[in-house]
Amino acid sequence: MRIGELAEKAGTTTRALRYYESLGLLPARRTSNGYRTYGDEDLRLLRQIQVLRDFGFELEETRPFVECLRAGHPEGDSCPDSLAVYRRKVEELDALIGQLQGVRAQVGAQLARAERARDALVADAAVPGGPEPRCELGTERGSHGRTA
Amino acid sequence: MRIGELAEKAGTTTRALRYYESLGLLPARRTSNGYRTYGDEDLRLLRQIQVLRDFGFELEETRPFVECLRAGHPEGDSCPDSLAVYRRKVEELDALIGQLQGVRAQVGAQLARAERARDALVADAAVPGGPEPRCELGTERGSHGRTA
DNA sequence: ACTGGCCTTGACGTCGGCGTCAACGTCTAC
DNA sequence: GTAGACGTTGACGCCGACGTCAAGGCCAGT
Repeated sequence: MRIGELAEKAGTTTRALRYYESLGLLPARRTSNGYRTYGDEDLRLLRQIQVLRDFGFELEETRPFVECLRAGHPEGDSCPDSLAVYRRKVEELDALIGQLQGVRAQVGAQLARAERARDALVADAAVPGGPEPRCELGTERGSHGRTA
Repeated sequence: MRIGELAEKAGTTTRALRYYESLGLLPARRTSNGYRTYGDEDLRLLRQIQVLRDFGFELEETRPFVECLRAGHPEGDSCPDSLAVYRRKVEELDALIGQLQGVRAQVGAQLARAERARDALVADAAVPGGPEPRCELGTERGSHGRTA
């Protein structure tokens, strides 16, 4: 299988595959004319990379998994290094989620506050004498009732 | 106030301030010798930028807030454009948090599965005859007890 | 006069993960 | 033999928010 075919099977581009090879992540054998050649095994490695990248792993973080597979283990996460990456990632995710939830709460609060302030101003504008005038200190005569 | 002083007061760098100016986000007046000059008002604008950036806003997203302040409004979020950014950001955050929680669950599940698989293998290794050997089919004589 | 500390503009470097040429080689089909 | 579809390496571009020089101007203190 050549690079174009592998890329198509995996739903990626030849550029990505060449990039992975430049990182030593997915090395390829070569035919006599210099073309890269891949086997089904390489497709497995590539899929492992893609799954983790879809999770948001950096390419370097997928390396232990790929090397684990290349070492002949049944799964990419059958090795201690892979498990360590999993654990680190879970911690990172928990920290990040917590942080984002904090930000979310703060932004939500700011939004609510700003909207209340705006509504107060709008209400003021609707009642030209100010918001809910309590008592009339002006001239005795004139409108004694509130506006509607 | 010159650029170094403003940077120090706000806990940032002159480089960042010049960058903001290049974006038109925080323009500065100039003295006769070409030095940038800032007032307390600029410090307010800068603090507004920093608060939002700490929230993870991109610089461009802080622009409505800064322009709102420069327009004389009491708060950076006293303008409709700012509120729109808030709302968009809340949506983004909710979506992102949800996505990360999904990833977190999947990675956590993979980790748990991989650890179970590993423990099973370790258990197998500890019991050379296989995991919990049901019946001895080997030679009749010899060690009849388990290892320790 | 000279040192040292501030300021100026300009321009390149960083990080990750590729996209997008350019210029060229290889193989198949007609 | 020639077009067209593949392949190759090399190199620059992109995104955002600056960091980090480099080369020089301005100003205060001694």
